[in-house]
Amino acid sequence: MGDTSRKPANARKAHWKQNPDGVKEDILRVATEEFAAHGLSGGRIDEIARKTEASKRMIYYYFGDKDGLYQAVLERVYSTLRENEDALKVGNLDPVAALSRLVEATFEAHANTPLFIRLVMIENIHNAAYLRRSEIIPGLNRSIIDKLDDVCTRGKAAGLFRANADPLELHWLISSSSFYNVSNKETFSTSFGDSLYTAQGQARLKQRVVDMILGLVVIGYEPPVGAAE
Amino acid sequence: MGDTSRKPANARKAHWKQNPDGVKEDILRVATEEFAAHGLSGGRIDEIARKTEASKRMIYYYFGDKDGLYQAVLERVYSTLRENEDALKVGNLDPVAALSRLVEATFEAHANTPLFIRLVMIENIHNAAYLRRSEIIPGLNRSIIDKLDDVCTRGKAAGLFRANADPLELHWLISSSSFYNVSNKETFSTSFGDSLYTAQGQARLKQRVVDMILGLVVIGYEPPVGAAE
DNA sequence: ACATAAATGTACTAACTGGTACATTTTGTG
DNA sequence: CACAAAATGTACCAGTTAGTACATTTATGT
Repeated sequence: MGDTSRKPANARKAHWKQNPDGVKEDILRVATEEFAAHGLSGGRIDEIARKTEASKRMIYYYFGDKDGLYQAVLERVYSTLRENEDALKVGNLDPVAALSRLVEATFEAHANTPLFIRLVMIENIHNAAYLRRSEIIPGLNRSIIDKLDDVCTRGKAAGLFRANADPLELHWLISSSSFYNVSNKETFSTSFGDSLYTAQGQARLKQRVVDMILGLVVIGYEPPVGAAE
Repeated sequence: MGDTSRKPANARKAHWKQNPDGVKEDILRVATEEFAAHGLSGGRIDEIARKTEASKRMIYYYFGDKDGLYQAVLERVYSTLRENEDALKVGNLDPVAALSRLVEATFEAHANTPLFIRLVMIENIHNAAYLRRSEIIPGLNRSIIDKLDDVCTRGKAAGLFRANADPLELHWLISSSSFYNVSNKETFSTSFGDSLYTAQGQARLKQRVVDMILGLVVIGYEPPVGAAE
């Protein structure tokens, strides 16, 4: 343990500065990737320890056990997603444009957060046991429903939307396609080719989902005639 | 072993009759439940051995290793599903009724095969690595596309369907809602309540999906006015 | 019947993996 | 500065789990 004459390879931790929040965040970042890639049972604590700046010891120090770490990862990604949803503003658009925008934004948001999608898939495999146990998550996803509710109210008041348009149903319908688009990409491509997963294919699919939702909600909606196909 | 004076508790295997196919099938049945419940990494060979009539020894004898067993499970459920799809006949219905029936049947088929859904979810977590490796699965899912293609052709010929209706896109759109309905039931219910997962909720959702698809494809389609809601 | 192959039972092991014991360093406080 | 508390490093362990070695029983072809 005396003075090492040779160059200290691990110089960055020669004399370390404590930074609990940074350590926690770094662990969560690595753990998110690990669990998203391999699931809860497939994720390896040793692997997370290897990839993080911290050590295995610190994982247990801050998160207790593997389940605790997974739960923290889950709550973190859900919270991040809420922030993204909150950032979307469509109150200034007319109802049809607002709904169209909400669908597009949801479709794109899912496509841009594959780690979140994978964690939700994994959580569903566990029958949402950890999500249910969470104290911060219930009521977290209120924002998107409120937005849809506002748009529906305005659309109905303007005589543009069908009377049976329901915010929760709409959210489910929009989410289903947006989620499946990411979650089942690999099996779908394997079975049916990847023509829907090229850039053009994705653009077409997004437009189809918009057309479907608007066709369901907007009275007399006529989808735009697709350009060259 | 000599004559046991006491009642043979394990009478069924006192002198066993060989039945390789039955043994294989029994192992696959148990393994399907195990992997569907806990995933590939979470599934336990010892647990499968415990629940099957056969033994751990036989699992390795017939399937080589854990991956081989998982692969066999996957191919088996995909094959079973193909048979179900083949059984559905809509050639005698007019295009609109046929499409409507295909959507309903797909929605119901997904709802009735939760084990299959879970295995596909798990396979997607593995980036479809085992599905890709399979020699029997590619081209297996041709049947449903052919049916949609036939319906689209007939619908367009009759001037009822839009010209840009595409069988593969339609299959994707129909599957997305049908799959998500099962795959994400737990997380969705946890976040937004289970009103969409009551019997009435499910019936409404199915009707909405039908309306969406028909609205997208059928020229001038008007959804039926919902009853008391 | 007899030889050979297929099918099965039992007991075991080597490696992996989540988790911990114990010592040490840093930081905050009076 | 002394002392407690928070944060971290190192080495280790006990339980689990996929997989196997070896012996045995049943079926099959001639």
